Amino acid sequence: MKTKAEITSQYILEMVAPIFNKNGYAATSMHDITQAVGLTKGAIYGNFKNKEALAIAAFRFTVKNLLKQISIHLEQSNSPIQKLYLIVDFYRNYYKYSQELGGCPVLNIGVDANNQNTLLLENVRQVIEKIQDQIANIIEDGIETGEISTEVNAMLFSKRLYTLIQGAIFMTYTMQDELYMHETLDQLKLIISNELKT
Amino acid sequence: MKTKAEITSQYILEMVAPIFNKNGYAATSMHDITQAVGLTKGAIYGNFKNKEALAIAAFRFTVKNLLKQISIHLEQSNSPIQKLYLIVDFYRNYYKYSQELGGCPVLNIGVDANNQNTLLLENVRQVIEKIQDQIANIIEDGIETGEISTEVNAMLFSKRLYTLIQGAIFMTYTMQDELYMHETLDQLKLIISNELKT
DNA sequence: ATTAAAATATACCAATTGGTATATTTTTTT
DNA sequence: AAAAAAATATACCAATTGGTATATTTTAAT
Repeated sequence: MKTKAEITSQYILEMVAPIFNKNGYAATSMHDITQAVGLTKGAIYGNFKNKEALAIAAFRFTVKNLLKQISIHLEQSNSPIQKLYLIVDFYRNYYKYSQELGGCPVLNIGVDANNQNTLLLENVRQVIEKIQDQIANIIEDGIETGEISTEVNAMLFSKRLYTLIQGAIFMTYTMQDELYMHETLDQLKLIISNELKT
Repeated sequence: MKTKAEITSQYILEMVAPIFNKNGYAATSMHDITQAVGLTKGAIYGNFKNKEALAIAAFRFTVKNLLKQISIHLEQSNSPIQKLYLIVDFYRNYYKYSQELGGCPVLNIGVDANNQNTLLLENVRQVIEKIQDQIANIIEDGIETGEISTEVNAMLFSKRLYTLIQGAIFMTYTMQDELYMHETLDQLKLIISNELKT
């Protein structure tokens, strides 16, 4: 059974994560947080050591859910190539989806934490590496099953793919125009079908 | 002849711009600024209305210099296609160059200002549109001179190109790994030679 | 050189910052 | 139900925040 503190901690993260994600670390005050959560500082500091620990926990919370969503989405197929298309498909709705999170956590916290918060930045890096590893694993599966050419460098392709998507996310959010995302994903589909086939 | 205030304003922007760019708006205090500039609040507020106006002026200052550098770099050729290659070439050294600016101003301020500072965000958008227009103009010149296929949608290609580059910048900075930039630029060269030729 | 004007420094302000010690309330265990 | 433990609220802290009124200094015009 979950303890009271666990439930409260979870609830705090739910309320706080989008705020940190939207405003950034420095622009989010502990007062903003108590207001959004509806609890006092006593409750917040009882559950989290300090602002930094809270921000890190909030980032991890958001990412955990995001990765879960992607994971569920990829269950629709067992074919590695199809899984890559499903990733592209997932990001079709990402602008809308990520707005509920307060924007893309990887982009927002990545830029925000750079030069500002080493621990937070380290967490962002780990997430990026994890995602890239997962995509690379899918590609390697495809190479093993013969679906994907042995000529393909899995990790390099994965990094290219993720770089493309992050560029699209930045442009889509900054210009508030989904064209950037859609065009990027259209290109990505072409790249997958042109460069991976055996 | 330049007035004292103009010289001082210029000097303040030189010292302040990298700080805002590195730390973001909220994480930069007026105290940070007076320290970096070596002047007191009286001097700062005598030359700039408030923190926001200073941040905007600093962003514009950085971007003005950046665009100038790109413009100079593109003078190396008159051929539109070659100019596109020169843009790619410019971004080969961008990681190093932009570190002196405190990072990429478009990326950093773009993400920082989103949901935080409407005026600052509007300035970022204008810069992005200006750059995209300039690239699109180069492509259209190429179409007119017959160097580039009439099938090419200049604006769309320009947006694709800039989206690719911004993605590379984000990944390069966040992962502190220039591989992302280099790989992206290599791809970009292929795209230019494959998709634009008549 | 004197004066007017412009630029900068100083000293201050109320409000907000992250954080804490302690009191109170709520849960859990017995 | 009573006692112990855990969780939350309250009231406070020193430090910092952006900004300003005014005094002083520096620059430019006469």
